[in-house]
Amino acid sequence: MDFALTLQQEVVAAIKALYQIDFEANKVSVANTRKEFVGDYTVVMFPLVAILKQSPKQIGNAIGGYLKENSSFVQDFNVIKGFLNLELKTQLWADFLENAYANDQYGNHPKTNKNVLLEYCSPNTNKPLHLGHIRNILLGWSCSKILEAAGDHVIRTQVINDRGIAICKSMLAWKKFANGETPQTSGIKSDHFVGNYYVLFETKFKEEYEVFQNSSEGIKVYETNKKANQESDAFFKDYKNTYFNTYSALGKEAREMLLDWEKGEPNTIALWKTMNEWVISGFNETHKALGVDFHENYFESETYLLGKDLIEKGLKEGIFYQKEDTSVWIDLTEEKLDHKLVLRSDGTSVYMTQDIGMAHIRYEKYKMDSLIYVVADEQNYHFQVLFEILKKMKEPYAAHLYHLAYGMVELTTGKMKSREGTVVDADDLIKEVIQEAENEAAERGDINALPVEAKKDILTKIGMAALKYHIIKVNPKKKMVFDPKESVDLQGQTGPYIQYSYVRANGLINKINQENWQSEKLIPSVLEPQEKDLLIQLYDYPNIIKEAAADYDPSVIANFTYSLAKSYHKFWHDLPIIKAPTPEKDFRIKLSILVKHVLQHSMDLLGIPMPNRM
RNA sequence: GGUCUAGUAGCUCAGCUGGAUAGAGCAACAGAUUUCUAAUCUGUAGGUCUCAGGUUCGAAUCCUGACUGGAUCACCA
Repeated sequence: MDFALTLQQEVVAAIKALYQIDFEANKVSVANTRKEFVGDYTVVMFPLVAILKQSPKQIGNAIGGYLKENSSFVQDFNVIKGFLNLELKTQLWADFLENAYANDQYGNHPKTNKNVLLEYCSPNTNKPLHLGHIRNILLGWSCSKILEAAGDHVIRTQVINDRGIAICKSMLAWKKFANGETPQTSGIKSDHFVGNYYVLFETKFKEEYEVFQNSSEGIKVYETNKKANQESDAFFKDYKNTYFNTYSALGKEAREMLLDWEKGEPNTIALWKTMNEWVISGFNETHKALGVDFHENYFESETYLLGKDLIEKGLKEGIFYQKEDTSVWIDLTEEKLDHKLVLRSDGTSVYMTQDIGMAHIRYEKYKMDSLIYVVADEQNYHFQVLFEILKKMKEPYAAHLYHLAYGMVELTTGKMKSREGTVVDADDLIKEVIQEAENEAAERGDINALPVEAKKDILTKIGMAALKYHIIKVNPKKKMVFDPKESVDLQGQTGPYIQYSYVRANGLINKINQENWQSEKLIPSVLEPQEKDLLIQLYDYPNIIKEAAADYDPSVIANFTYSLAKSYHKFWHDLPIIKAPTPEKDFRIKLSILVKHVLQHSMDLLGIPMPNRM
């Protein structure tokens, strides 16, 4: 039973009885009543005015009066302007609470038998994870949890981009300059260790490039290739890639290393394996700190040749076409996209080819009904093209592809640019928020007496809640501005604020358990607005999950949870619970039990664990 | 230039499948604790919802156009 839907039908029945008119149910707008008015649900009268030729107030009073008399749902009503506010019978809310508070599955939907494969966090193995990855990881994880709560079966996967020129740069710098140093000997977290050599490569390359710019050869290149009136600095900025691929000695060595890797040269492969293991074990530590995992990792080194056979097949079927130079393309101009290359003229594959192949092998293994990619919105075009191609190839899951495109993370000082050293490192950030939680807790002193381990557990939960909530509360589609100072805030609309409301409920429940509280099933004669506010939100929760799942949008949950926590804080402040008289006490304890469950459940969907005290 | 996307309080964000007086948090100011933990609660102040048209009983929300910002448009990944 759904209150809003039932009311919708009852309004239709009332119109029929009062005016002998059939009115379509879906044209009756039923919404939660706004807080400043009395009532639970509100029906808008305006659409009826033209049809019934009466004032909204008259219609509202007529329908409200009819429902009060005839509906088993409606206790009372009021009409303000064109709005009919309906109050449900207290018994209905009491029944809802009675069922829900004892249901430890409240919020979880029945299984759908739908298999969803979700890909998130696709790092390169040449440097550690940063803030952008954190947004990706939190979104991917949370989405998977939300879909599970909505009843789907979710397979979480990651693609690790472990080959290519970038990792060769790290490898080369290590080989030339490390003198055998390792993460173990240096005591540096292993992914940072590899990242440092990537930076070192860039530094050495920059030095080399500067020498070139001042050499006679460099000056000659500038004079011959510059655009009109182009300054030397501007020219060489643009020329950097070309320099890397032509004159640069380091560039040449790195490219040779890539060729060696492709040939399978044993020493290169051995070094590549070692450095990738370092990076990946570092990633795993960060994933653990963030509380996320994957069912399967795909390594680009094992998948980058995939898809060629599918292109050949599609070529025969006429999905693709071949140019004179033997390169293979697809024409997507009818889909307003363009022509897109899928195989180079030398027969090698591109990124798109690989993605086509990977989607295919995933289907062979998992038979997923739906495939979701959590990737930044800079790749929107790529995924549009990929999805069109998969549709044309008639892949079975092609109708249920989704690119969860999230906006880039910017800093208050501007964009993050690895080259300019303005990237916020994931591990540093995690350390920082936990430290901030510790500072704050030390000042308060509430948990000072706890054993070290228990304290550490709580502080980690608080710090991570601050960081995660700050990121996940923003609508994924929008780019976000990240202010480190705000991310460690523990007051206001934050993760710790929500945790604290949970801790309050938890403390209360511990206390009544010690008193051996037993449910009395008595119903208060009147529900306070603070109680109603909680009930309406709690009642809504399963729908909120459906909505978040349908939109792939964790921020829906984040906003809901904050609102619930806020209402509980107010409830706590305004009304006695344990000290209330019997029917109220009983009711408010059950309310607290359900609030506690829903807070915990919804925060779990965001990947945020709750502390028992703080 | 083509395509996509965003613009709401000083700042960070909700609200966008059209409904009541556009909401939170932060920052500022003023208050509340003999009480189930004040990481809380209450109040004050802060708005041309970028602009101009249109549709509608009703527009922050839908449509059109402009302005501003972002992304993308490689035989890169």
